[in-house]
Amino acid sequence: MSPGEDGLIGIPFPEHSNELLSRLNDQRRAGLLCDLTLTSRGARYPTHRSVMAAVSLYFRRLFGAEEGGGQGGEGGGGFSVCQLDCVAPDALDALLEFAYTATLTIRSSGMREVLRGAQLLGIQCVADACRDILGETAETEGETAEEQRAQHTEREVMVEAGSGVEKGSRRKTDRKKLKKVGLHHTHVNLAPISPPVSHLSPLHDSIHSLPSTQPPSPEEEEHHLKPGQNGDPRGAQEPGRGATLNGGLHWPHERPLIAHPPPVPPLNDKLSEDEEMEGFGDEGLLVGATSIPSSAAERGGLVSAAGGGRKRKSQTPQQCPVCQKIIHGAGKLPRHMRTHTGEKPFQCSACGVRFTRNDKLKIHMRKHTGERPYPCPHCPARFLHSYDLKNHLSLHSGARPFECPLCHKAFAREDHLQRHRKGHSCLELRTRRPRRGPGHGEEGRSDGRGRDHSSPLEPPSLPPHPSVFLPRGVLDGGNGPGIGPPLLFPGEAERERSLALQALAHLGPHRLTGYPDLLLRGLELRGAREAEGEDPGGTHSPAARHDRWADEMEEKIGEEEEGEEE
DNA sequence: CTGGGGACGGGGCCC
DNA sequence: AGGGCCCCGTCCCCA
Repeated sequence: MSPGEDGLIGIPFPEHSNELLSRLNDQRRAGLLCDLTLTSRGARYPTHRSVMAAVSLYFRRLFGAEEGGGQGGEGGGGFSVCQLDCVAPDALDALLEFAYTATLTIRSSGMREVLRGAQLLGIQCVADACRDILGETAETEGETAEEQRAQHTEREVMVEAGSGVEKGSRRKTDRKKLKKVGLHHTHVNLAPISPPVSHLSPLHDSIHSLPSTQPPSPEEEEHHLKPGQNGDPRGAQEPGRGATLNGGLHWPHERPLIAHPPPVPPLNDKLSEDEEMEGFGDEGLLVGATSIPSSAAERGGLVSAAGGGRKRKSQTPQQCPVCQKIIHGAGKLPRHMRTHTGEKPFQCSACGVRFTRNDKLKIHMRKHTGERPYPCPHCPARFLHSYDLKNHLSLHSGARPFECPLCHKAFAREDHLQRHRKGHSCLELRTRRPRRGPGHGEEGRSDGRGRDHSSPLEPPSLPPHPSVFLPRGVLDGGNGPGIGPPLLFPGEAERERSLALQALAHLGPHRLTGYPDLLLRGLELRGAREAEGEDPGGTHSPAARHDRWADEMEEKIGEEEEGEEE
C-alpha cells in the first residue's frame, strides 16, 4: 500500500495474547512488577493489579478500573496487599493461574472453593464453569451429610454473591470502606461482602500455602473455561499456538515439587463416566470439559443435534467455549478453535499463504504442483476438488436438480439457487401460481415464499415439496398452504419459522394428525420425483437431503411435544 | 444475473 | 483422543 493511502490494514498476531499472558505470568512468578499481593490464610500471592482488574469484577471495581469508573479507584498505583482469607489458598492459587493462563487447573475436590472464590471475586466465567460441573457431578462425589449441609450453605452464598456481581452494590460499599484504608498496604478482606463465607469451616486438606510461583502439577486435570463473560481481555481467553482450549501455556522449566496427592481422577473423566451412564454412548451427548449445557433448552438442542435414533455419531461432541457451538468429532475442537483465534499454523512453503488446517494447505499445494487429481471423464477438464468435479459433471449431464419454486428456474448448483432466491431476481414472480402439477415438486401448492435456507429447520435444498412447509398453512388457520400465500422475504424466514414452531407447539393433537400427514405427502411426492428419474436418489441429492430434513422436522416436533408435556 | 472456480468451516470415517 | 483425509454446504469472487 502506498504511503498516500490511509486504508487501515489489520495484521493479526494470534500469538500475541498468549505470549503476553505468558510473560505476565513469568513476571508474577518471579515477583517482578507486582503491585498487588493477595494473601489467604498466610499464603501470599504477588500479582498485578491490572491483570486482576481485567479478570475480576471485584478488583475492577476495587481499583476503579471499571468502565466509566473514572478516577475513583485505587488505580493510581502503589503497592497493596489484599487479604482474601475467605478464599481458600488453593482456590486463590487456581484463580490466579486462570487469570494468567486462561486455564483453570484444579482438583475436583477443590471445585467448590474455586467456585466460591470466583463468585466472590466476580470471575463469572469460572463461576459458571464450576457451577456447570458441580451440577453434573454433585451426586457422584459421595459427600457426607455435613459436607452437603455446608455446601447447601455455600450454594446460598453463591447465589447471593453471584447476583451481586452484576449489581455490585455491596462491592461498591466495600470499596468505599477500602478507600478509607488508603492506597498503600491496603488490606482487603472480602468477608464483609459475603459474610456467610467467612465462617465456613476451613476447607479440606487443601488448605496449605501454595506459593504463587508454583505452576500446576502435571497431574492436575485441566479445565477448559468459557471465556468472554467477565470483560476480561481477549488475551485471557484466547487460545494460542497449537493450543487447545487451555491456551497451550506450558511450564517448561519449573515443574514444581508440589506436594500434591497422587493423581486424582480427573474431573473430566468423572464427567465422561457420568455421561456414559446417561446414555452418552447412544446419543453422543456433550462431553468435554467445557460448558455442560445447563439449560433444558441447551440439552434439548444437543439431543436434537445428536439425533434421535438416526445416524449414530461415534465421535464425541464438544462445545466451543467461545461460540458455544457443538463440534462433532474427536479432535475437531482445536481445529474449530483456530477459527476464533485466527491462528493459521499451516503455511504454504511456496507462496507463504497460511491456513488453519493442513488438509486445506494440502489442497492449496495442488495449485503449485499443478496437480488436479479430479479429471472429468467426459472432457479434458481437471479439478482441484472432488466437489468441483461433481459440479462440473452436472454440466455434462445437464442436470439441474435445484429449482426455484417461485420462478421455476433450475440450477445445477444449490448455492446458485440460494443466491438466486436471496436476490430479487425472481421477486416479481413470487405471486405467481405454480405451474407444475403433482409429482413435479410443486403440486400447484406453492406457498410462494423465498426462504433462507440457512435455517436448520428448512429443507437444505430445493425443491422441497411445498406442503412440507406446513407451518404457514397451519398458521393460516387451516386454509391450507398455497391459498393466498403472503410473500416471505429472506429476512422474514427466521421469524416465520419461529412463529410456525410456536404455532405447532400449541396445536396439540391437531398437529399430530395434520402434520405427519402433510409430511408424508411431501415424502410421497419426493418418491414420485425419484421415480420420474429426476433424481437418482443419491445420498446427497436434493431429495435425500429433503428426506433428512423431514427427519429433522420430526425430531423437532418430538421436542416440541416433550416441551409441552413438561 | 448467471456460471464457474476457489476458500473455508464442519462432519464422518479411519488410523 | 488426536489427527489425516475426504466430502459437503456455504460463501465469495470473477468473468
